[in-house]
Amino acid sequence: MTDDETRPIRARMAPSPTGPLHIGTARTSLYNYLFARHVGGTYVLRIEDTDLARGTVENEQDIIDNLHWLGITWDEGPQVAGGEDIGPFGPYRQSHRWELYAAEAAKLLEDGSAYHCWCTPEELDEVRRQQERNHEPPRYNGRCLRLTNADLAQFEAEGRKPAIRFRVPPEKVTFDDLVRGEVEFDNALLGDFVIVRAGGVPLYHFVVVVDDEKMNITHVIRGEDHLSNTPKHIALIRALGYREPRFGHIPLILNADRSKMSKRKSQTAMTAYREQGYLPEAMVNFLAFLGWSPGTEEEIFSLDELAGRFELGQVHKAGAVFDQDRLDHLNGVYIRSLTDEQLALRIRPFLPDALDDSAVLRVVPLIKERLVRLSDAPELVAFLHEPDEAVIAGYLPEELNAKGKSAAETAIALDAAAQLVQELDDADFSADVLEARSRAAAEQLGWKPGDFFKPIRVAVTGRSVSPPLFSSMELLGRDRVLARIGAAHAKVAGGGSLA
RNA sequence: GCCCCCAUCGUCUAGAGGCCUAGGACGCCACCCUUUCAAGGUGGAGAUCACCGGUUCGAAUCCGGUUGGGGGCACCA
Repeated sequence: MTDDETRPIRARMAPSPTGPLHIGTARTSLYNYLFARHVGGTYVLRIEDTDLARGTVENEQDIIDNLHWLGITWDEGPQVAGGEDIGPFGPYRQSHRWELYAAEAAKLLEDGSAYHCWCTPEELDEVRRQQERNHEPPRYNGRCLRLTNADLAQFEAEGRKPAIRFRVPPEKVTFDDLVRGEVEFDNALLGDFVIVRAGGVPLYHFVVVVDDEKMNITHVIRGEDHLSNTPKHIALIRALGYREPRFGHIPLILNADRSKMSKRKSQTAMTAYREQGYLPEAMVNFLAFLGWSPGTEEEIFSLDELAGRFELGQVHKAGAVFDQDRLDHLNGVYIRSLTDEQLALRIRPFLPDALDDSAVLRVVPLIKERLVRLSDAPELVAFLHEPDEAVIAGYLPEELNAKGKSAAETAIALDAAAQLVQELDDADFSADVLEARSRAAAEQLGWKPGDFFKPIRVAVTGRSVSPPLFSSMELLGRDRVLARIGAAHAKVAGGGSLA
């Protein structure tokens, strides 16, 4: 009945495909993964798809893809949605294990640990409402425990199908939680709960217990929201004569208002973060520190380093707010740690085809330290591939003016800029030369360099905030720079021509 | 309502009786660097360690209570 400590360690993650991979599920999966890898145990993926109404294969695909994206791998389980299972304890999808659950439920029925319940959802609702009115705890009233043969005959005549309800032994249950220590519950306060629906579909509390036993799971690490479900599971484990695994309940990830992180108040789908250009390394690092720390002041860790350091004993008990500012910061750190070649590869999918691979590689150094997310890249490089007309149409004439400068003065500056560009042949058209000439021109004009660069920046990139100006000009090429400066001049001078 | 869990700067956290006049990071504010924005550098504000009692020569650290927050009580997972 109790866990024999000599069993080889096996941990698992058990996502439900009722939605795409949730941040919280990802973090729980990560902790399980880190735990299993740290102790050299086996890591299992089991798909909890008993909710036929809400589960989809698309979600299963999303979960598997995003787990892989994070770099999390498992030793047993489906590697691809709908694909072959790997491992000796399969199938690893609950929807493929129904005979097993039926057999286990039959055992419970046989020895009286469970019984048929003929109550309809409407009847149960009514009872619950009644209990609420009387300020009683909302739990099953045990009606079907005391059925007469006549009742039974009538239900059958009505064509009702029974659910199977587990008879919870009214006893105190204690367990030693891996993160919280000794926890005690009184199961006398629990109502008997349904383990198999009318119609034969088994429910979560039951299948999770059956599968953890049959898959030889020794360590159940899950969110704190399951803490008060654990005594139910232990009661089931005992009734079925199973071995009791160790339980560890990790703190919840919270919305800004400290409630359990939800779709309603936060972005919870991992895919969304991925699409916004968060790096999996940053996400993993960030998630790991939501409820755990190595006990030092170090904070940048790869997945492998995390696995080397991770201890369940260092996991916190209190929930942690998901702080996107911190994620953003970490993402920037990871982006900047990439080589230009690596970053070019990662950014490629975020950029339009109009930019070829070599152009991407050339802009990367200009935007690297300006990126928070990869999806920031298109805006930063837009000046490169946007048609000149679009760039020119993108700003108002007065945006060209440096602070305190009039349109007339701006026209003069633009004029000087056009001239200096014209004087350069293609071979000389480099950032260094451009900068030297521009500074000289500014001095000649008696302008501060920054003031002189402002109209050029807007003219050339269409924006007052851009990557470094002269490198941008070099990338753009002499002709396009000239065209854009000319157009800007026309705009500010109301159609007047360049000198 | 009942049961359970939790409680260090706004946020993530260090801290496992004296090293703490509580450290780091994010964010915020200044300044420096600087062609914009970033990045980087330096500095700053920010926590009577929820509160109240106890134990102790000594408590953020141990104990009790209070308050506050969260989670769970489905024929969802």
